[in-house]
Amino acid sequence: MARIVGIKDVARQAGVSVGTVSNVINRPDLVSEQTRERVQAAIDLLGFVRSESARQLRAGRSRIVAMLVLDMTNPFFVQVARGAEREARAAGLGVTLCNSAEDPSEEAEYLSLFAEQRVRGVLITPADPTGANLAAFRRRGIPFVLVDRSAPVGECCSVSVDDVTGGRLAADHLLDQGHVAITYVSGPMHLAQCRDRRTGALAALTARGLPEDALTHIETPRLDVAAGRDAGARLLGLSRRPTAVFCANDLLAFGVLQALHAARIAVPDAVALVGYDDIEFAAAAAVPLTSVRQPALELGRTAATLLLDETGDDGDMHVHQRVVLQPELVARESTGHPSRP
Amino acid sequence: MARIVGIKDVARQAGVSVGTVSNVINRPDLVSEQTRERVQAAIDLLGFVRSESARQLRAGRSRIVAMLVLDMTNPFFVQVARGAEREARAAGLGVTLCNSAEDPSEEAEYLSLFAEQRVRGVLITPADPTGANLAAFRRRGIPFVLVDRSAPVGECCSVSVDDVTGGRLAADHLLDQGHVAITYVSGPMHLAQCRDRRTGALAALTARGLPEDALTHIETPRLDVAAGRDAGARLLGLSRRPTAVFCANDLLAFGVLQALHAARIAVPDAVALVGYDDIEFAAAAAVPLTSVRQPALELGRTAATLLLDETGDDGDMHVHQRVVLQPELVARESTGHPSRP
DNA sequence: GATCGCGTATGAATCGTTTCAGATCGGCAA
DNA sequence: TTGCCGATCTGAAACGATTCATACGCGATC
Repeated sequence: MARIVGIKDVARQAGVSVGTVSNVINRPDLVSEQTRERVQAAIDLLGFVRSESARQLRAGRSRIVAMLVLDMTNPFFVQVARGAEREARAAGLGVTLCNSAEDPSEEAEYLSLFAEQRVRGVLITPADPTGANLAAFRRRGIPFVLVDRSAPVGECCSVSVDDVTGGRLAADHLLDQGHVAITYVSGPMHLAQCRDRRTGALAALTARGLPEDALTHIETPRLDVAAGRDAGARLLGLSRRPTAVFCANDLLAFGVLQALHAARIAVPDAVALVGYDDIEFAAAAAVPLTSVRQPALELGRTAATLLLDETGDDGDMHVHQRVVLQPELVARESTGHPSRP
Repeated sequence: MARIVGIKDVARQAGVSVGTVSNVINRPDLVSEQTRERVQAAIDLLGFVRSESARQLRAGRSRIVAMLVLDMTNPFFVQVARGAEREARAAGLGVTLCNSAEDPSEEAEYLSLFAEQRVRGVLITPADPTGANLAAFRRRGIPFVLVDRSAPVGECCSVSVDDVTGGRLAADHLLDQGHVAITYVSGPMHLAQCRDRRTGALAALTARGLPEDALTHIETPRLDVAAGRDAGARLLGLSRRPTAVFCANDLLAFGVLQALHAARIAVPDAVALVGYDDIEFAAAAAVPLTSVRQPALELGRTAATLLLDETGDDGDMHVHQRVVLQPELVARESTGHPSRP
């Protein structure tokens, strides 16, 4: 007996041709009601499930968009992915979420996987500092949208949040509390996010006539909690311990917070702390964390919309766009503010 | 000009047959070195990328396993997924992570999607209380493994953590602190996790001669932070406010913690709190959270291993297994213990 | 009565691989 | 010389759906 039932089996069972079965499935209005019912009965009886790979082969492209993020364990990216998924699924497309883990070679591997799958498009937060991965991918002819990163106009679409402004918001907030020096704990500086946030912080300092070296800098190899703990330890070892710390994301801030806590250093009394992303857990942190909120859902939603426009039926009309969203500071106890959950 | 290059174009360019090109790609040892180089050159020149859907069509099944979890925004499940992915990728398979969001109809939709994709297998934490979704899926003949849920022996593989023990650990810990009554904040009771953890807690109480009604119960519709906040508000409205609270997961506990904090109720002095899962953020919570740790990575890893065994070349030798891992209590400040990050 | 149009149904061609039975060829043994 | 072998390569037949030109009835129209 035939292990898996195909459209042919259904056709035989219903006493019609394969073309008719296909029509019942895809354009039921072309088929008489009587036939439609008979075919449907055969489908149910045999438990027929159409083969997606056969459809794709015929169609030449798949109905999924791929999303490649820097860190799947960071709730911020999960939120971005949710926004994108919601939008894509509304348009009848699926989304697969993949994790480059900030590793350019993982990124390259995933990108060639996407090419083999003939995905409809890619949403990507690039991990490769050289841009070589994306340059190679561009030749594949698959549209992609840069997420949380801005692109040179005309090359491709991008949606980002204004990281310079975000950095400035964070620093301004700390300076408003009377601090005159800030330590910036960043992830790898080849990530544009980390660079831009520093630029913004620096601008805030110099705008108030403070010297550039009022901003000290600790760079970590990764943007996660463990790296934050290490950075916290390094902070404690500095000859002049900072009174204000700005972290490039909330995960780092959590790590720093844990290190400070372990050393019995009070936050915010001895050290004020600002994070970035305002993930859901920021409000529940050991000391509720002041953070720069990014509109994560909207980031994902917008990215998906741009991709859909480019890959849609009237995609030839598409013009690459560069969308920049604005961040917002949420003050909480880690900088001496009354808590706001 | 041909938009996308196929194996035929490569064959023409290299002056060989399509079969040879295929051999160069899949069984290079069957091809002379000279030919291999010529074909490789043609591949590089034309930028050929093989079509995954065509391969799949021919092979009859795909090389990906699907994972369907209750809540993608819960770091616990992300961790489980990472464990599974690591294992699957080592075996040359891809993993797609999908989110049923505890919604049975979403679950059903994803399952039929998986059937259409002819995925190699499915790792699932079921959301459907009736089991109808899985029963229907079983007919598709695609192997699946239950994750974080145990199955009747022989029906399918399952990997779970002993939730009864987990519930007992949590309750025992609270009772050890001198509490004589506990409130259990659970998600939907149709989830086995929530039921079993309650059973364990109850067992701990009765083992000490406490009456069954020493365990009060608040049920929430979802296992997330927002539901936890609501539960916290309900806690505060109780005529006799509990002194010990056990939450079915850390997200709920965070929500409860926020509600208590907003009402200026001290944890652990006025209320002791235990969570479940021990996600990374538990240690960084407003008050570092005592929690029942589940071996999340191993859960995912083991589930993937079982699936690989069932779908592997010698899959006919496969015997369904029921693996049960053991949880572990991690005491922190939310129950009056010195912090352990 | 021939023609046209419309609603339906047909089935062959097609998508891009993989696979496999067979062709080719040089060399080696009988 | 003939037959056989192994190494290498070929080309056609799947895989399972979609699509499209075509055919078939059948009533309406001229």
